[in-house]
Amino acid sequence: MKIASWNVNSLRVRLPQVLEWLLSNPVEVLCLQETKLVDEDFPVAEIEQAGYHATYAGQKTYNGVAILSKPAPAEVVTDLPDMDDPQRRVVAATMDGVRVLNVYIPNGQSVGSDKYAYKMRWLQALRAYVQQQLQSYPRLVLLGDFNIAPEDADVHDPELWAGKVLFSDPERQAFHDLITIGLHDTFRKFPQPENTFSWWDYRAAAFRRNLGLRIDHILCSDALHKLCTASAIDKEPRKWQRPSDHAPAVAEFAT
DNA sequence: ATGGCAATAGAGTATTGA
Repeated sequence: MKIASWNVNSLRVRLPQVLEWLLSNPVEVLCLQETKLVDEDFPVAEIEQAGYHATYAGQKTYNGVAILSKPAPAEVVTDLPDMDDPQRRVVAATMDGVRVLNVYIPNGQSVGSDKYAYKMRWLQALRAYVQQQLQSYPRLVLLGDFNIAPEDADVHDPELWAGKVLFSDPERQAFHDLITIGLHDTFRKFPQPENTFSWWDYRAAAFRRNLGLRIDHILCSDALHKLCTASAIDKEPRKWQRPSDHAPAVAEFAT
């Protein structure tokens, strides 16, 4: 089973690119973030035409997540149990015995801001939820836009980013706390090219200069980690006309 | 030191992202 994650920064704008990408990357499951669409506007027909079920939780202007899957989704959840949150940042479903938790973790804006406090609260609620879900689903994937670069190797200039949002110690600790409950970063199971990132600022020709961060992740449980045969980031769509600022991450499991 | 780009809402410019 191939599972991918892609922050598309508006599905309205990026739908043609999603369909194009799926043609050459026919993954079983594609998780999207920042769809920025209310549910009534979700392009169900186009997605079904491409051979995928669509499971989504959207809102106006901001956030919004979706799971596109060839297998039918079951046991759909769109909220963290401990978080009374109007922002649509979670969609979970089970496909072929694999529990998939697709998350768009808050950005945090700047260290010390209200949005940063919200991000840290959100991460705590997520950890509790994942811990609970692991009891029921030994085959679990937690993936999405984490808005956290966990290690120095995930940042083009760790000194420049030290202490800044996306790379501050509390955020990195929260990422590590997710790992310690029994998850693995699939990307690090395999040798990777140096300076591999998943996000590049639109400004200052950041992509051309490869000034990026790796903030989009595919984590999985012990049972799936043993079955993980590949994990990579596909930079190709970032080179296309009018791209998302994020590139897709893809992992393969021998399920 | 700051803004730089893009998307959205909505009608000039503010907000958010990361």
